[in-house]
Amino acid sequence: MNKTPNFREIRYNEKRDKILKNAARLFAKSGYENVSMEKIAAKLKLNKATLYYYFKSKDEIFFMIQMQAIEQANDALGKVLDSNLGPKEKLLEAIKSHVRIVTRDYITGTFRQRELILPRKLMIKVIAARNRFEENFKKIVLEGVEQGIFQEDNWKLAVMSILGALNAIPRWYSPRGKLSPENIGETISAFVIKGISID
Amino acid sequence: MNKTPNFREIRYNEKRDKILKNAARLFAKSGYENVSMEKIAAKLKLNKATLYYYFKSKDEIFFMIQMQAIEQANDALGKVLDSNLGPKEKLLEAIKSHVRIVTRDYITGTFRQRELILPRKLMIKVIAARNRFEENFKKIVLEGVEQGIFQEDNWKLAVMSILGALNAIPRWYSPRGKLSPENIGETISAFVIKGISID
Amino acid sequence: MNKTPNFREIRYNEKRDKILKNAARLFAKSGYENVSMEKIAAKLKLNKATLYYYFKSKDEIFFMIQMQAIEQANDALGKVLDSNLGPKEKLLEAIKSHVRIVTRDYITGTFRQRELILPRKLMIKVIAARNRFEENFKKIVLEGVEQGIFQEDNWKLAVMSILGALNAIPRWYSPRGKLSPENIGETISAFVIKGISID
Amino acid sequence: MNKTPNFREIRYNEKRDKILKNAARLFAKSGYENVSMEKIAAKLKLNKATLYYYFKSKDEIFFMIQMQAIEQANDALGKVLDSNLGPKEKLLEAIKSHVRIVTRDYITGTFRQRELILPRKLMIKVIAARNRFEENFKKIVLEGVEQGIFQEDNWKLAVMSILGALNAIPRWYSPRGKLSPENIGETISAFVIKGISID
DNA sequence: GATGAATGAGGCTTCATTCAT
DNA sequence: AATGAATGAAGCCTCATTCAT
Repeated sequence: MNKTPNFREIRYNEKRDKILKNAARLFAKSGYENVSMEKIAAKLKLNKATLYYYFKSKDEIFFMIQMQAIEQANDALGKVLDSNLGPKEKLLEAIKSHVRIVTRDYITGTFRQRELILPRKLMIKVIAARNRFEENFKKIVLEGVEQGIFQEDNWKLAVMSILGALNAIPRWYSPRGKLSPENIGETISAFVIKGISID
Repeated sequence: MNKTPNFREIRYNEKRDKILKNAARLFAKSGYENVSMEKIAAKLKLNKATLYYYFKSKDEIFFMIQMQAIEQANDALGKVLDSNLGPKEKLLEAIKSHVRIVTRDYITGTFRQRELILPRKLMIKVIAARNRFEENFKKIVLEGVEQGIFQEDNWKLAVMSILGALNAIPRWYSPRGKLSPENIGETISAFVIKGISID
Repeated sequence: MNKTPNFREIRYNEKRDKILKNAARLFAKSGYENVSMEKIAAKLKLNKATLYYYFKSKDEIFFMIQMQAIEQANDALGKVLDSNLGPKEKLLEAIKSHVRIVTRDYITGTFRQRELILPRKLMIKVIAARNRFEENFKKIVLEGVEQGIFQEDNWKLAVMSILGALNAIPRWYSPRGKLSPENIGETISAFVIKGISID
Repeated sequence: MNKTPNFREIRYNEKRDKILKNAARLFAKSGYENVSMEKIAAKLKLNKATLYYYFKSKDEIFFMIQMQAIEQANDALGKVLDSNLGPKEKLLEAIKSHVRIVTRDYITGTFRQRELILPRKLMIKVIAARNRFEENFKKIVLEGVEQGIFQEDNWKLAVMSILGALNAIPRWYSPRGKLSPENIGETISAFVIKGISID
């Protein structure tokens, strides 16, 4: 019934998001293990203990960050998948939208295999979400394969390579560089599509 | 006559290598911060303190691993670069040899940006070595560009993407999978070369 | 209204002082290097880690102890210096007050050259404070020299010897001995003043 | 019978002495606990383990250093005590010879209460030797007291103060300073004798 | 809602010492 | 006579987490 969240809840959720975003930035810069709860709290001018009012544990914070990022990627991918575009256009859009996500500072560095650290239960969820993402990405390429547009041989390996290239972007990308995320996405798409197309 | 000192030195170096290889495997599996000196020692059935007879610190162990891996890659790349092959063949060989290195279990996981952890002095060396590697890789592609074989536009971005794809291999590669490092290298080469060639 | 935060601060400072006093006693008895954080914590029935809530490091604890002791001595000396007494009376008072400080159990053993251990930055501060103390002590004697009451020759060496004798007191002093700090101070003063006076 | 030590023994003893002297210098500079066996060995270009060929333990090294220093002081004092000099001259000589010992670099820092560290058995010996020294020193002053030359009141406290002053010399003495050990001894003697004499 | 205080666990490192050679 | 290799013990410190207020 009570669908409109009350003031308290809104405030609470806003604060949670704020914590997540800041923690994400720190994790991205220094790595999960090198960011203490103390540091996160300091960045937010909060007391360390306060973080535990909003999150059960450091793990949970990390988990949330991972999930948010993957889900954003998934959502974007879902829209592309549901569109009427042809395989090449879909792939272009998928790559562009993923580059956009991956170059956001508070997400940078998230798409690595760091979920290892998490307690099994959470880890499974992260992996599941990431697999969903990869499956969707594969679907796009598969459509192209089935329509005789993309090469059939080892197309899965192609997908893994594409994702590898995209997830590596944060390692060299700089928001102050010459290339915008838009440019990057388009350029990589061009290479990729040429690389896997028939002809 | 004087065989003993030599013998000693050999033994010493063998042990050092053994420690490095084992530590590398552990780091690859769990991440630097999640592998304690205790664990490394346990794996080698050594006392924790013994590790400090062979290495000054945990940092130094990590540094050595990084450097060894990068230098191996550099050596392999150097040979390709010096060969008489044409650009496409060189790129093929470069990719194949890098895949070979990157799929070795005790190197797995090394080509990430984990050097952040290191004390500045060591970090600089690692970064320098990695830059040397990337420069050499770029040279190969540049030759192709200059000979009108590879596309000129954004060829550096292409190189970064190739390296991203290659360094991501350890994340999904399994020695028990269908694809051998050889296969993987050849397949990726094919995509890549098609993707960046003119025509 | 706002009494609580003040209360908290008081509590905090009291605890800090309590830790310092206890640590000082231990250091005095066994020497800095032979007192572990564990031992300090045990004496206070605290967890080792709690010490780090109040102090950044063992160094800092030692530094604080040193500084407190020297500053107390400096304060006492300052009052003497500012008084209207003649040189002999000033010297008497200076010695008496320093003996009083030096015979306190929780200060015992502090006026040695143990600041060597400290990180340079802290060491400099301790040395500066101690120099200030010595300079003030010298001023007292110098006044006497200038008024033709104390001998001029090597008066600085005389001061170093006096301080040497005073700072050595903790090595043989026992609160259960026949001599009170008061007695000791007066007696040493008598010797000293006779020793350095003209006539 | 075999009183002339053979070559082996001579060599052995020379090396022992060399180790002691070097260790003493290091201890004097940095304090017992801050000098590792490693460091001592390094200074002598020996292997750490070799030290254990010459000494049972680090404790023993320290013990020997302490004993040597105290015994040297005792020997010098003994000669003064046995001489035909009057009390004032004896005290002068005693002080001068002690200053000479105390300003030797490899002894510096030895006459502090650092014997605390030693195992009880060794500690007792050091304390006994030092007590012997102090007793002899007291005898000199006592002679003066009995002959009506030095003040009777609290003469023991006077002795402790003198020793305090003398043992503190290493804390401020520099071989490159203006005052030679000879000067220092004479000057302090003058103050002291004036201070404790009757008249 | 928020936080000061406290703690158990664990990590890196140093060190005196031993022992086989 | 000397040393390379190894180790147990201990030390300093950090951290995620808890809990009373």
